[in-house]
Amino acid sequence: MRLSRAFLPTLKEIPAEAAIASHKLMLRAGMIRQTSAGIYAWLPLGLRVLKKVEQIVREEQDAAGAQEILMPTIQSADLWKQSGRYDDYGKEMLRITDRHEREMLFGPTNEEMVTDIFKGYAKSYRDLPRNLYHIQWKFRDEVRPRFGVMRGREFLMKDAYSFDMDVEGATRSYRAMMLAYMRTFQRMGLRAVPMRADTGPIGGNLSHEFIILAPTGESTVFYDAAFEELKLSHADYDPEKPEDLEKFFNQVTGLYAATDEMHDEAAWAQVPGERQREGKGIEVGHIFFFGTKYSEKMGLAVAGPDGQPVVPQMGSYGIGVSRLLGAIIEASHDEAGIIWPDAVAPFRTAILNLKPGDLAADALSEKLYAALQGDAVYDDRADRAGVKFNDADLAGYPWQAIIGPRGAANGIIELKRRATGERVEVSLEEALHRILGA
RNA sequence: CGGGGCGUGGCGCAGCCUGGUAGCGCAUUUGGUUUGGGACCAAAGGGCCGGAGGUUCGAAUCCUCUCGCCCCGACCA
Repeated sequence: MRLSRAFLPTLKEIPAEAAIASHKLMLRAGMIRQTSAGIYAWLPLGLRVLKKVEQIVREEQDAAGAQEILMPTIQSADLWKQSGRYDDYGKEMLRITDRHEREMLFGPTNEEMVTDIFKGYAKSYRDLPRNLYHIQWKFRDEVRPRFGVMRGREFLMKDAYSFDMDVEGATRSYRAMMLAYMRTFQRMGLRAVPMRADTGPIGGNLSHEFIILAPTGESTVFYDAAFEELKLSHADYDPEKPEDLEKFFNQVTGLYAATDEMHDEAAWAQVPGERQREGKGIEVGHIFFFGTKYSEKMGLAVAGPDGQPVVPQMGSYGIGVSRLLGAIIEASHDEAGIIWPDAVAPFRTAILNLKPGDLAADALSEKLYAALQGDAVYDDRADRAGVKFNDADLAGYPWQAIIGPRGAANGIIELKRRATGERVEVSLEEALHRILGA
């Protein structure tokens, strides 16, 4: 993308409405624009990151055997009356009346709907197990939205729902999701710690929340340093193998991790001192096993091998996709701006042509831009160098290829790594090698 | 939902107390000089002062109501 033609409005001044780093930076970098309290429009740069995060989530869900569907944002109140949650959910739920005076709502979650859909087709134990997920906008009418996309009212969420014949099967589904979650966050360059959690209004008796370690997080967490070394390659753990899942689950849940309100000093003392870590965290995911709570209420049952009806065991698994952007920035930024992990960066490289119009600088910039095949922003604006440096630092592209008349005359590109500030002077070939090889 | 605060050009703010032709910085446009870390000079454009009532000769300013947004707390992917 050429910045001379891009819709990428960066702000020099900090918008008064933002209180935390990620919110300020997303506004300043031109990623989002607030349209109402807790509701945001996504601008080109923000949308690119959102889609990258979404895609990583999708790939790991698919790899775990879940199947993607897409359910609507608007639901009928009838479904929620069946489960009893229409009254329970309270004012958090945005209720809508259509022209025929029918009660509708903007979905805050989809347990009822997915159970109802599944019920229409699953008739036999052969139709289980299944895991269905979708990535869709949700709306929860928070009393007090804040922190930008970290706690918006409208937010993009991945929610998966598993259906199993028995508790044993449901346990495997639960563990497969936990593994997928750890891989998902790992791929985004994040350090995630699963913690046993309250089940809240969704209900059930087994639940973990996933906390991203970030210095500016809301809650204090205590965890075993072993989480920092966890390697979760597909080679080590195959989600298709129950024994692998069990090994993984035991390993992860065997390690100490707790938020401050669940902190247990006695258990904490068992963790060797050199492995004790204390930090701040942001919740980005939550998984629940809740048994037959919804399958029963929604009348879902399939025929077992003996012909007798069986009510499936269910779980649900959420990831706050849009919230993750805020969490990533909270975990990875500095005074100058965002520092995107490579996997989710809107563009891998920013090409800073310090003097558009200079023949050598133009030629070298164009050559590099073409070679990077779209995964680069090309700052060809007629601005001063400082503006380009600051904008590139702010938007947080992992690499900056700085091209000025001096170096360009000799075919030299100054390559800067955003995360470390390290700069090297290299040839075009070497620059490509470093950028694409990383 | 309780408590507090703020709405004035795209952004950040002053003006309000003590009513009298709406201002500053940034951004934008034009011209010139600049050109490796958010340049300088000159000129220009851009405002139903959140909205509705009221008081007054006169309201951004005072009064009433209303809408929006932010912050602290309780709740949450």
